[in-house]
Amino acid sequence: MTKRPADPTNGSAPAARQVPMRDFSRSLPMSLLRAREAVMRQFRPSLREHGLTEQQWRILRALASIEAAEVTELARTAFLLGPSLSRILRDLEARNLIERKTAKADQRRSMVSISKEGVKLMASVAPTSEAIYAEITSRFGARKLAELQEMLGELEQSLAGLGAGNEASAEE
Amino acid sequence: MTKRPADPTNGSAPAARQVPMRDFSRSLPMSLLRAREAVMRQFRPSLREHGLTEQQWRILRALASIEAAEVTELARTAFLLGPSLSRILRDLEARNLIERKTAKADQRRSMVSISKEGVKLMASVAPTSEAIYAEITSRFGARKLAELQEMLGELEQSLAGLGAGNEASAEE
DNA sequence: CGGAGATACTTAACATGTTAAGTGAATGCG
DNA sequence: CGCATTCACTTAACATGTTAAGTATCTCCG
Repeated sequence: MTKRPADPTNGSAPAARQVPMRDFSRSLPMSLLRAREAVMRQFRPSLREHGLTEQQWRILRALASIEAAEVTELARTAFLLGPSLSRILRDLEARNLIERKTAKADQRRSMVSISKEGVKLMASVAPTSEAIYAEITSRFGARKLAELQEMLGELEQSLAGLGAGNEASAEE
Repeated sequence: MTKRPADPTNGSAPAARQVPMRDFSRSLPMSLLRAREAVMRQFRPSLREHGLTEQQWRILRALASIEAAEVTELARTAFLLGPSLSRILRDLEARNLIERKTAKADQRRSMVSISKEGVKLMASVAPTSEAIYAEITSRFGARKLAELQEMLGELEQSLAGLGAGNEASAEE
């Protein structure tokens, strides 16, 4: 077992010496991926016991906090792409955890809300979930956690409107 | 439209008032997810133009830096689960971007290495990729970037060996 | 030597990520 | 009004994430 802790200086890696590139394992995307995985690993078992995936849980939480919402709004809140959300809502509806009804004013839109059962399920998961979050906060440090989230927000901000690319040129 | 900026006190939301929970959108997993997505959004178009997904690119980079590796080692380096890696290697091999040969000493293991074509493809992608990384570094700030990665690493460390749970008790 | 148990992968099955296309309902404009 | 556009979703298709099984090897101990 022993985990083998990343091995910094890597020693070897003789051939393929052309494109240096940052040590791959230290790239920003990898750092973010690993950090997130380390966090999620804590929550998944508990969610799983309640028959929920991470994304389903995100949707329930989002719905519990905004009462009812259109699909598009929900996608933005839960940070899911439309197609994923569409599938998940279909399943959650089949399990009676959410309810859906098309808006009268605009037949295209549908309002989604959490059901009584959904609320009940959330109530049964929330305590454990909160406890885990508290443990994480305690281990990492509340202050550092706040700082980290601050930086993550800034990173997001600094990249906003970059990938859009064709913001006002080339019409493809 | 108007975005509706999170709305702290949430005003409404009369029902479901039981479990407060942190404002969902500010949870650590969400912060990490959004930050990572903001970053990856920059790279995906370029990778896509070269017919590569994010994961395939991770594997090629990993292979380029370690010459040859067993599947398990590669999985650890590229931070992919075995099953994902298995599928991706099958595809990359079919595209002649990697090569595989079973180890003589242990028929179970197979050594994977990047092919000449693979190296060529990497060379064609790397410049753009590096340019994007440089732009991100410049926008966010090199120093802050280093700090952020430092914190992410610490977060990972502080959670290491927590999720393992049954470390030395309950045999399920 | 032989077979139980551990290893290193690979398959399978189901859920989501990601992009493109499809569908039905609103809108805008001539 | 008529119809091309735009909208809000949903489907489709392919790739990966995630957990559980399956397969061939290898190890080790009796």
